[in-house]
Amino acid sequence: MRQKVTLKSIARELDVSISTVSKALKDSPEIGKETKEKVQAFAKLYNYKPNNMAISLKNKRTKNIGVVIPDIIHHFFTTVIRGIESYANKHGYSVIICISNESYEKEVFNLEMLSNGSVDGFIMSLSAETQEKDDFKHLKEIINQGFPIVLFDRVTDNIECDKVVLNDCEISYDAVSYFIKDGRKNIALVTTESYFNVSEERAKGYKMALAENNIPLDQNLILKLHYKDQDEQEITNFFRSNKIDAVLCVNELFATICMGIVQDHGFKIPDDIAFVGFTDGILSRYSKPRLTTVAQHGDQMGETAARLLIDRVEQEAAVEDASYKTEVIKASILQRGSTTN
Amino acid sequence: MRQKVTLKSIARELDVSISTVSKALKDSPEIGKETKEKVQAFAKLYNYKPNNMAISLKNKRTKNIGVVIPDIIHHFFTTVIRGIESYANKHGYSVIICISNESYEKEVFNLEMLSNGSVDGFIMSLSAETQEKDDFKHLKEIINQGFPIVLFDRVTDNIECDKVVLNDCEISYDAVSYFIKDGRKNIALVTTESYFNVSEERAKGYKMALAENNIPLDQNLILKLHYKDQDEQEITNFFRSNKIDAVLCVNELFATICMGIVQDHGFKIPDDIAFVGFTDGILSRYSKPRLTTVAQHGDQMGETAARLLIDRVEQEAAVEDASYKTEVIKASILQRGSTTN
DNA sequence: AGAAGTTACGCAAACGGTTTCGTGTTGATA
DNA sequence: TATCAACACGAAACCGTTTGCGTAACTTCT
Repeated sequence: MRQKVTLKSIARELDVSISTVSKALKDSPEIGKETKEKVQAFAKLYNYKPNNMAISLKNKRTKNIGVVIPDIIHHFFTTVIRGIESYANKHGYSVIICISNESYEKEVFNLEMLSNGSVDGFIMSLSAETQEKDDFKHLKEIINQGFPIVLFDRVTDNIECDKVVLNDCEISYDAVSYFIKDGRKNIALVTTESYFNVSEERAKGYKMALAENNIPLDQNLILKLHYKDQDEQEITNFFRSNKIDAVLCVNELFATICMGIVQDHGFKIPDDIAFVGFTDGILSRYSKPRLTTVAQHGDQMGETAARLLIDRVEQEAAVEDASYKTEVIKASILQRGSTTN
Repeated sequence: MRQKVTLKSIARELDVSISTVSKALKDSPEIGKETKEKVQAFAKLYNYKPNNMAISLKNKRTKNIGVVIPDIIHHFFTTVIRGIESYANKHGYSVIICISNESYEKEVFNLEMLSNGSVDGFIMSLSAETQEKDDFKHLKEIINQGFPIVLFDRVTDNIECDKVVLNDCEISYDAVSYFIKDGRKNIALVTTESYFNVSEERAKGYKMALAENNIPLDQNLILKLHYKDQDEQEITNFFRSNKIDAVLCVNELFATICMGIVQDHGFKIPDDIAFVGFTDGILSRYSKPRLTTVAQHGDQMGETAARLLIDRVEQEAAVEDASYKTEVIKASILQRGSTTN
């Protein structure tokens, strides 16, 4: 690493004190016009940039925010990251992204790693394993250490902090109601294990819509797939042994897979079976037919999460205001070819 | 932020000096057994973690590596990130990811932001705009400041540094040769603007295979699409006005779109037209039919890039060894339904 | 018992900044 | 001419760690 230019080196060259240089660069009124110009010109010439670590150390603020997400494969999370980055950068913060890979261990490791002074706070979405184990001591530990946390999407009631969620229940209700208005009666739900809070919310909306329309809930019409390894045979059996004319899927991947399978069995979409998925990702946009899907507005969710976190960080215990907020992002349904419009 | 436990606070509580605490925690032989145990127990009890910023400042090494990539939507980049993260974490490094969003400005901004002492080096893939402008002063600037850089995938000959690339030319040659062996003669190439080095390499392989089999190159069979906004009408016209029985696409998105369009026009895949794409992402895996594609082994590419960078960082100018390496990752073709196997 | 060697620890500088406070120099005011 | 702001700048403490070196107390040897 080449010799970096520091306040000290500038001071030496210009034969002034370090504090003078520091103040001159900040345009402090304490410093005379000539000196200021001299210093600023020199700094510019040699491309001086203050050392972040030194500033962080001094201020006890890193201007970094840590983002820990389960995966980066799902389009939804990538859009959230964009939103976070956008808001954070605009406000002078950098984003450090860590991927828990749906693993509890890795999530703990990531938190440990970042909580040594690398970040001012965290934005997180829980890993599958964490939700399954229902174990949040690592989060509590971090909060205890005084770090603000914002949870988004995959959240839990067991942790008190700011949260950003989708109106999952409501939008599922809307989707299913829409199926019903379209004259469909045998509406299936393809979801994940129930420890995912979002899946549970979506299931709730599904059930509400059925109940409200006096359609009895048929457990046979609910298919639970593993979040990582989907068993195609199981899916095939599901559609073979049930009479189904509409399907709500909790993500676009499940929807895409199911659409492929039912089409292979000669069903027409949306005439025989209609599909609605979640996440407006590339799968939805380029599947055959295009998938009607719930846009989760990840960008907006990310921006909201970043705003909540940065607000929390900046008020720096001004008011140890324990009134945590939960902001709800309103999803919208994008009509495409997999439903009759 | 709650009062953090520091060396100083431990020293105060235990009535020893700061240096004693520091040494005790490092198991230094300078410190007596009892004192060591006392300090270590206390530190453990209060969950002491050394402040990263202070260490970075002291050591002039951050143990962070900066990753600047054009996008996070493309599956390929997400796998590379995984590879980088995996290798880096294993070697005690954290990864800071920034997204240039294919923008030159943002790329410059990201480099600026991270080069203030936040990272020890960079792993990058060039943004589309940067490649289009063919302007690399920001990279040169960073290198001048003494930062090691590793470029991957989207690289340039104008910058001297370590690089990791795919054998794009070769694998394209293989793919096209395969088409030819399969009896196909009218082989199209669907690619991007030519300022993408990877597209150029792939085009080169395409042309080589044709030449070697005495198939005249027909410029009409080469379709250039914009990397962000694809004009479906243009694609439709392309396939309508040319007799085509095989298509090599430089990414999976183009392939998926094209497959959708030709199928809408009644062509059977792979019987009438065969497709090979690049990137083994979800689109390839769940398109109809499944797309035969070039697996770029992003994980491996990421690991390689991380290894090159960390090696470079750790030898810390030991030898100002200017012999930059370019490592080539061998792609492989995954046979799926879009080609006759 | 005095010299020499160990042992166990503390002091202080350094990393690169920020910021408070003190001070020498000016010019204006009484 | 003595007094006093205003101005322009420097000294030094501090953020949390690391580390070379100094040294008091205790052992050991002769």
